[in-house]
Amino acid sequence: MYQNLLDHIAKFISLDESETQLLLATLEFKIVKKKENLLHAGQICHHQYFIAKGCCRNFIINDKGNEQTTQFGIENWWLSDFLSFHNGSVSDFYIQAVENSEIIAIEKNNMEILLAQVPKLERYFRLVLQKAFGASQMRIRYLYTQSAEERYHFFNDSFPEFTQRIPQYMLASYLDFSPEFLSKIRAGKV
Amino acid sequence: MYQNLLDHIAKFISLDESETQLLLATLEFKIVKKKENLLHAGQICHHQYFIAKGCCRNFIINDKGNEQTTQFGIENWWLSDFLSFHNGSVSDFYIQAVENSEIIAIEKNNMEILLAQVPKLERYFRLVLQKAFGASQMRIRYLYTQSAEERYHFFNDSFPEFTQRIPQYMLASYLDFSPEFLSKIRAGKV
DNA sequence: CGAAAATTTGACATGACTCAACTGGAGTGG
DNA sequence: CCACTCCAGTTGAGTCATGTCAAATTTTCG
Repeated sequence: MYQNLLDHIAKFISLDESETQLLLATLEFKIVKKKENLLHAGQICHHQYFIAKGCCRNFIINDKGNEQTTQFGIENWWLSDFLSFHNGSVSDFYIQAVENSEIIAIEKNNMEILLAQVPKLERYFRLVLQKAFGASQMRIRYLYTQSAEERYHFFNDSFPEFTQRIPQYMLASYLDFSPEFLSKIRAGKV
Repeated sequence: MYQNLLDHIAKFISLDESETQLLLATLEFKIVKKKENLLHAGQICHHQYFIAKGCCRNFIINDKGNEQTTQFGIENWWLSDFLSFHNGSVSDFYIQAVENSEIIAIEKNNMEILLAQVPKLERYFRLVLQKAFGASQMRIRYLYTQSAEERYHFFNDSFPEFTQRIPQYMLASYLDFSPEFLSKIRAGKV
């Protein structure tokens, strides 16, 4: 149940038996169905979510009432609204299952207690965030320098299997253009 | 010289005298002149840079040969190419002083040694990254939902003093539109 | 003071959006 | 298991936000 996470942690630090037990006692396992929300806009985000299996996304509802996907997560990624989590502010984000998924959640207060007991885990989370923030810098870089069509082809070439897993309208909003436009790119009509 | 950073760290964790000494022995102090680079595209980013005084930015050179600012940092912010730093890949970014600045740099290998000696600092860096990543999520969110004009007014209202400190062409590229367009927004001609 | 850099302005061009209509496929209930 | 619905995807026409380019003007700084 928690093995994927333990494996992921083991890539960065090693925990002994008692540390692992403390960790496991803190985690919550959750099965979520496709379209089910882990976080709803208007709530405070109290958790970080590790995707053990499946696929989830962050999105907001924009002024026109459309869903705007800002982030995808698949196996071995952490998703959260880190600003809301960090300072307890109300979130504008939804976190939603794109597929039926298995989630490992950690609650903020429990996480703090755990980190006090097992300080090594600070390192794990630091390294995970360092990598995620680096990826976010690249993401912004590509949003800035590529045209809509280039972004599609780049994404498609980089994650060919993933493109198959998600509906086009989610991908279009993630790549920051309209679903109609994605349809035209695919048809070669642009 | 290092006081700003010590104050910043003290907001998150407390260090005793010997820990502080180990930290100070690891840091490098740097004065950089306006336009001087801390990192040059094509290099590997071996440092994280804390801005003690002044203002710096990350930028890349795009296909058309124009500078594209992807991030600003002022007092009490850390700048780096975190992906290059994390996995030793070659960076596409420049990190450059926008004003004459005072920088505290920490080198990756030395940082690892320090973190082994003073594990508490893992927590400091984790919290800094958590906040930075949260800010990055908001940034992406606004890039997605606001028009060019809205982005300008929002930025201006959020950081009125800061707008005065930086040239318009840098702000335009940061907000992802052309300098001419920024000029027209300011003139009310749009 | 002079040269180089930054900003402004206007004319024109275009990438991507909107809207509306149509098509196709997946899920559901009778 | 068929028929119906509904949601996702497609297509085309028209529009608009923002870009490009070039020239004029202002500011900065050595």
